[in-house]
Amino acid sequence: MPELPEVETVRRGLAPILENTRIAKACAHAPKLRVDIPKDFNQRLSGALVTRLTRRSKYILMECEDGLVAILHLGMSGRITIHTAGSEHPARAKHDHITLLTENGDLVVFNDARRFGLLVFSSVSEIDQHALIKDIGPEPLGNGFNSAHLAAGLAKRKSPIKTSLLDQKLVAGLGNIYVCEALWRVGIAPTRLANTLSAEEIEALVPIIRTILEEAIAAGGSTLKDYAQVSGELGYFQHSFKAYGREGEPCIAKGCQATIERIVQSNRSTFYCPNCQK
DNA sequence: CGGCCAACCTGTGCGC
DNA sequence: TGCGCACAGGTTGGCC
Repeated sequence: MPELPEVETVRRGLAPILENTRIAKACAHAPKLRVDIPKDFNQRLSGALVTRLTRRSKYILMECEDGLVAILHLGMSGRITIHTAGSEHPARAKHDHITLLTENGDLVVFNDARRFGLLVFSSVSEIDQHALIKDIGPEPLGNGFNSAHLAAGLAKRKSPIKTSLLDQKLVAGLGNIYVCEALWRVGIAPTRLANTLSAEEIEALVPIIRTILEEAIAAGGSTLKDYAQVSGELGYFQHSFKAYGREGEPCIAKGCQATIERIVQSNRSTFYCPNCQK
């Protein structure tokens, strides 16, 4: 789930709870996720004033007044749940690894069954040079992501376009689902080698990637409106994908009679329409 | 360096 | 009901 739109949805859900708010008590309950949680996690965040929540690619950055930045990644199975002040705060559940209790009495819980997520510290001044951040490509919704950048990046790649778009150095934030969706919508076969795409195809791909991500963020936003009334769980909203997960089902493109197929590329499933995507 | 694979973990769903 | 296997939205270290 957590590709750029889901991470952005989580960030937007957390922002009103955490920004300009002091953390009363921070607790890390697991020694490590993908990497070690800082030993001084509880000490450094308990009492800290959160000034901003931002996002870079699939990382959520929690900035504190003293310049500390907590870098959070949800991995494959990471979830954030908010239990607002006044609601019952449940006992810690299996795989609840990190909890933040705010001065207002809101409780933020990070749960990650597979522990592919991570939380590490950096600082405002060093964040851009942090090993996890520095090589990431442009944000797909920003000006740095354009057909010139994409064309230059694809020209030197001999791997399939599907695999190339998953490379975070080329463009930030795309994952398996939205790459499949973008290639379906633009009509490009996932197996095409990156350096064989025409200028026109690249030109078409850029706005399609943007649109798909923006639509997904909007869909997440629409579920955010009532998250507090429902479950408090952020980031796992219902989606109707056009290609992803639809193996054996009919392609829904107008006039297309073909069936969505699944192949494996670089050990990841790819879903595509063999008729629409050339 | 580019490209590919295995590995990191646990949970779920399916066929038998 | 239980067992074994395939597979899951991400990233990276190691190997050609």
